[in-house]
Amino acid sequence: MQKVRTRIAPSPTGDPHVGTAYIALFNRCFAKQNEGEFILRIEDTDQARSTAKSEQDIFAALRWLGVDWSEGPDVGGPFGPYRQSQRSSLYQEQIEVLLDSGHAFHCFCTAQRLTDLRNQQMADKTTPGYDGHCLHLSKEEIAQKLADEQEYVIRMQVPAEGECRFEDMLRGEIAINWQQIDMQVLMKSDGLPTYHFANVVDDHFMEISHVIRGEEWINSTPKHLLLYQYFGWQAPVFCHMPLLRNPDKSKLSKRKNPTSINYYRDMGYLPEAVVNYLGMMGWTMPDGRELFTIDEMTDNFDLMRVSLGGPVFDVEKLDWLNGKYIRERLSDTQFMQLFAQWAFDEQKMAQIIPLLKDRVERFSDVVPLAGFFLSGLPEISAESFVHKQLNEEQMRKILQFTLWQLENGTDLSRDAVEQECVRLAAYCGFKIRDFLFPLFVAITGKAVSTSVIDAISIIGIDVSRARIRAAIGILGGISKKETKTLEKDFRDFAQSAE
RNA sequence: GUCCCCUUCGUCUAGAGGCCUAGGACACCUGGUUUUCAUCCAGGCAACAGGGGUUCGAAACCCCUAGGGGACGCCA
Repeated sequence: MQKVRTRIAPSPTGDPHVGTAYIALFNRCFAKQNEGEFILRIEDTDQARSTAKSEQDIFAALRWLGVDWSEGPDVGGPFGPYRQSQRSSLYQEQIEVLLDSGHAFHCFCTAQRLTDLRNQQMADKTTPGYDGHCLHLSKEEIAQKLADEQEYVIRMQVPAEGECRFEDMLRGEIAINWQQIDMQVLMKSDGLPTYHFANVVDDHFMEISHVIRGEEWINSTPKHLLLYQYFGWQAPVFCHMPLLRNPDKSKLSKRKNPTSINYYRDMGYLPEAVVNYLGMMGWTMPDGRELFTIDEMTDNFDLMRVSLGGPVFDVEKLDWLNGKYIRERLSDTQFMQLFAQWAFDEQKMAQIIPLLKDRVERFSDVVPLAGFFLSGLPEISAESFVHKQLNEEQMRKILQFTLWQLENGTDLSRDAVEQECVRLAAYCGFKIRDFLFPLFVAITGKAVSTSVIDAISIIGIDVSRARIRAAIGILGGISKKETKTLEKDFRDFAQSAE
């Protein structure tokens, strides 16, 4: 029997996501349970959005949770490199194979033509997709266009009719009509492969036996299967997991729920509790135990026990579980050490101390002044926001604009945050001191405190976001209508900056 | 809009045709322990989406409807 090899293939384009950890956890349990390997591959074919920092954060976050891998960009392995940006020559070679066999073709269509086409199809209420415009270009025409250095992509051929049937480990047979499948771009005009292409090529050469991934991929599985067929390769077994959900059942998103693993770390959750919680999303121990370690999960794992309804990520239950871990699984000494590690992180303290030194007369002043650095959400109410110049609506706007601006920028240094706040204040027509007031209350819990700009920079985007959002809620929340107005206004601001 | 997936308490789930007057956990409520609170303990509330079949028997199998979600990018 073929050796079981599974993988997690995150793209390093943002915060380490709990959904990534969730899928990684199940892949790892399945592989280990079958005495196979679990590998990590970085899918960084999106040049514009991939960052080294994000990649590092993903490594750190998964390691923090104890979801480790036996092959990957950082640890190496026999099937490397494990970063797609370093495998370009392989994709070039493989695309030639498809070009030669006629399963792929050059497409010189402009972005504008494709946009018009899509709009037209939408208006006609037909399935949007490529119309095959470049399909019938002759060899000479193609050679001429290439010689002229016209921009092009390479697309895959797709059967015009019939349907693709495949077996999903959990869902049984799934049938999708080929007419639903677009002539997917395989190689982008920047010469890099798209996910669909790189993923199939890599899974093959890395000898991945089981692809366990989110259910969002079901509809593109036919494309992948078709590629395996074109290449004459054995396709892996597919298994589509349910998606983690927001409380309103939509796909988990940071607008509605904290999704960054860093948030849970920064809020003082234990990694054992977080990973345990993820393990009970769609899965239960055979004996019904709710508290289990990742090793216990691995030992008792059975992929077939996964239930398919999309589980709502319920922070309240996670809180309970985390409390249980703290109470039952931590000795006093461990508690002391872990808490100290969490609270007195040296890098963090080095930033905080200078802010405090000028303002304290005794050490006993420190906690009242700086306690907000360690608390989750400050204890504030509507009264905390009473202000002479600003009403609630204005404060909601300030908070929301600041949040959007913080999320836009990648730079959360104190100077960058300050600059953004000054610009926003000017745009909104507020004095900076008035502008900062709601931020002081939201972030530090008080109108008077150490620099709120430094605080945001130190606390980080994840916890800052949670606090700002909580504050907006206390201020009455933002209605759908208000959101629209604000979004428009914010776009104007963003444009004015350019 | 088209296609695909899903559907047991508010939430996470048990349930592989009779063991189901549907079990556990979170949340919530009540009571007990505790100088307060929390913990802990005891109890309570609360669900098979609807309709048709199949079957001696259906939460489980099939079909239809409804609801939810996802996909439809030179993002992954």
